[in-house]
Amino acid sequence: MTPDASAPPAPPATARGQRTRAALVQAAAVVFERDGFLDARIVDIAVEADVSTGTFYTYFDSKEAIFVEVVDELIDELYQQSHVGDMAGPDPVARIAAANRLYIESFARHAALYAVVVQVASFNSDFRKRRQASRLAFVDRATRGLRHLQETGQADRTLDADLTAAMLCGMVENFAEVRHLLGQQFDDDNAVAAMTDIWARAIGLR
Amino acid sequence: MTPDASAPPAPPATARGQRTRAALVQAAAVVFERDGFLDARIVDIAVEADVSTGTFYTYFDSKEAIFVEVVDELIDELYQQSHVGDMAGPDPVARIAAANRLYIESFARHAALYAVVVQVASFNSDFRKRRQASRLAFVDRATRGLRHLQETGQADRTLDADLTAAMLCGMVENFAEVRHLLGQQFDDDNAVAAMTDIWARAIGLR
Amino acid sequence: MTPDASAPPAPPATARGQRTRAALVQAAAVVFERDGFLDARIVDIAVEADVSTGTFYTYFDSKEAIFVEVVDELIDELYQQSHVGDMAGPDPVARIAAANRLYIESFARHAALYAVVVQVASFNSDFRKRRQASRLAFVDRATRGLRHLQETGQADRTLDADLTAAMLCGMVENFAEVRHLLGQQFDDDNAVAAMTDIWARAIGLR
Amino acid sequence: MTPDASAPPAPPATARGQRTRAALVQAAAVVFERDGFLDARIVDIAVEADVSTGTFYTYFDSKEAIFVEVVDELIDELYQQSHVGDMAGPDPVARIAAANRLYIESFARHAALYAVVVQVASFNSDFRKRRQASRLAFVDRATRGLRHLQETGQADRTLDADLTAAMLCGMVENFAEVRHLLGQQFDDDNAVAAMTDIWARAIGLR
DNA sequence: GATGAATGAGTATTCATTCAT
DNA sequence: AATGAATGAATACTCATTCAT
Repeated sequence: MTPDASAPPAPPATARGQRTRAALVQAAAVVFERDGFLDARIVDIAVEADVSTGTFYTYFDSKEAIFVEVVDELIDELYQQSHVGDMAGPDPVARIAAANRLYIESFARHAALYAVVVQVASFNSDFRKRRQASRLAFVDRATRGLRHLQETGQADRTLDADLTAAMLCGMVENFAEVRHLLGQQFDDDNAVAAMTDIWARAIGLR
Repeated sequence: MTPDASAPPAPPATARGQRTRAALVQAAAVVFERDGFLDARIVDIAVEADVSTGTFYTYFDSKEAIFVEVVDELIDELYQQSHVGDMAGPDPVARIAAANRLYIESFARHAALYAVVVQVASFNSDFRKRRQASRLAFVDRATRGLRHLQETGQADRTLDADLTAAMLCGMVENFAEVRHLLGQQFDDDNAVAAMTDIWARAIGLR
Repeated sequence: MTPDASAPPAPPATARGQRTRAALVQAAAVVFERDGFLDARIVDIAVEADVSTGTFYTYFDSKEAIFVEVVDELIDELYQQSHVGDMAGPDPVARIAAANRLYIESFARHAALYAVVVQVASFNSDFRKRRQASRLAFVDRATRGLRHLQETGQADRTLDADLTAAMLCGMVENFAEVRHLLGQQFDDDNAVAAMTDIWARAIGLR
Repeated sequence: MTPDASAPPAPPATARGQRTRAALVQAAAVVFERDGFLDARIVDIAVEADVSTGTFYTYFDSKEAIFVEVVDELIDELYQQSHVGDMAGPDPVARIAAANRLYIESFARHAALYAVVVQVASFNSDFRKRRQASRLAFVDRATRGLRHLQETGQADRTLDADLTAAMLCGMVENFAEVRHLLGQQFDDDNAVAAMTDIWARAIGLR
């Protein structure tokens, strides 16, 4: 009946508690984005949320614990924002181009925070797994798209859809990282055109 | 006339000093690979090199300073080891496949240390630049290869060689990182085949 | 809007904090007096105040920062204690003698700590300025006294009051330092008589 | 027959050794004057003398040991340079003025190094004694001068020559220190005039 | 005598976390 | 729930001194 000594803090029971917790997550995003994970201090997050440091531990066990929530929100947004809907029309090349553009634009918006995810993944295996899981969601979506084109005879049926999607997604992901995390200058329109062209040729479109 | 107050330590004047310095660099590689950058302590490096901590500072100003040397050796090896020589024959597809295989094999051998480079690049802009410079060397080599194929009529002359090479290199690099840093399981033979196929189609080989 | 990154710690918000801070200043005076500035360690001050070393940094940025407070208290006391009030009567010579005696007695009481001020002033220009400012307060007081005697026709009106006061104060200060910091033996009664005699003759009393 | 384990190094037997030793003392003066005692490092002195650090210990046991020599040279120079010779003529006031002027000018020339003496005296009792001994030499000279004036009926015979000389010398010394170590601005001509006037009045000249 | 590499003791400082109020 | 004061472990770096060559 006694709870685990190391159990995470219970979710807030009151509306006031919920507000404080949300303020902390929001503040953490600001601080992590500004300072990175290593330089972010608990007290900075507390100050940004306008609460005392003690209050932080009412809701989170550690810096990692609050970072999980920040990252989950980020990953979710990235995934949602890069979804190609019906607006893009039926043309496969146009849809691929739109997907690439959306991904890169979304990545650009969240680059500062994504850099922190990369940082934490570099020394914390939990976040490495989390990052990998997030990647797979993109690859799965691309795989489904590719299979659909294969089934409808638009893409080369001899291709290994899993591997091909993984490779092409990796190309796009790598571009986004080099562009926005390493800071290499590119003309984004040309870049999207080039990666889309490669993608289309690779899957034998038409 | 007075040298910089913060000038790096002078290179060793004696053979004994040169041996000690080399032992430190060697030891640092072992410790960084084992513990990562953040968890590596100066004293660990000194112990591994069988010298006192004070001796470390006879040759290096900081952990970053010795890491530079470790990284430069690593980057150089990666570049050299992934060079496709004459042994690969004249067939472009075979040469591309060989290049990809060599790169991935070399990456695999140095993955643990390369992970540390990624880690440090995530919070240190000097190493970010260094990492980016190393990437560009690969892309340049690929660009030269592609231009050659274009000039000899084997590859599509309408392609932007710079952008295309950047994208395809990014694909390979991303694969290597996902495979060896994030730990996703792949069958390497199939993977090399898939990325080579994409590469060949993308540049319109034949 | 963000405060200085290197802003000094905020003053304590609670009574408990105020008690702790005051205990640290008190402990610092003891330790500085006992060990001098250079040999005083933060941990000694913390132990003397019965708190952990971390707590020291809750209230002060450095050994210098807490020394400022110790010195300011000391300087204030020295100045207050050497003030000649109405008790000394109206006779100028008696008043000068009283002032000199009070100064030297007060200096004697605080000699150990004053020695530390001299020490710190010898390598820290901030404290050098602070020491000099404290001196000027004494000289100013003496200058006002001398001017008053000049205006009432008791002292030679042709004297440069500023310079003369500076010189005579310097004589007294030097005596106190030689006596209590360098340790030369003097009969204090004779010494006070001698310096008072010089002072009186110098300003042409009567 | 075996020498004391802690005996100071023997004086150099060869001319080469004498040159090296002298170069070290000369270099030490430069470094102490530039950096102060605390910030002066043995290696700095060795570099300035153009020898290796090991060589330093061929001639001196410690930083203090070499500082002794630097200080002794300094004190000697100060004393010699402030000697009033026959050039000053027979007039007592003129001779006192000349002595004060010479002292202050000499002090000004050596102020930077003298500041280091004060610094070291603040934490090392050996140098405190040395400093005090140097002071006494000046006071003795002044005492002899005063006694001579008393014996020739030029100065008040009722004065305690020792005490009076100590006080007046202290006044001059204090002025020099405030002027050149604490950095207070003075017009030196007026200052010398003022202190000479005080001196003359104090001993009842004429 | 000279060299310069090697030594290693010694301490300020940070900050995640706890806990009394 | 909130506060904010208190804790204390953990580590980089300096430099006087030694000593093998």
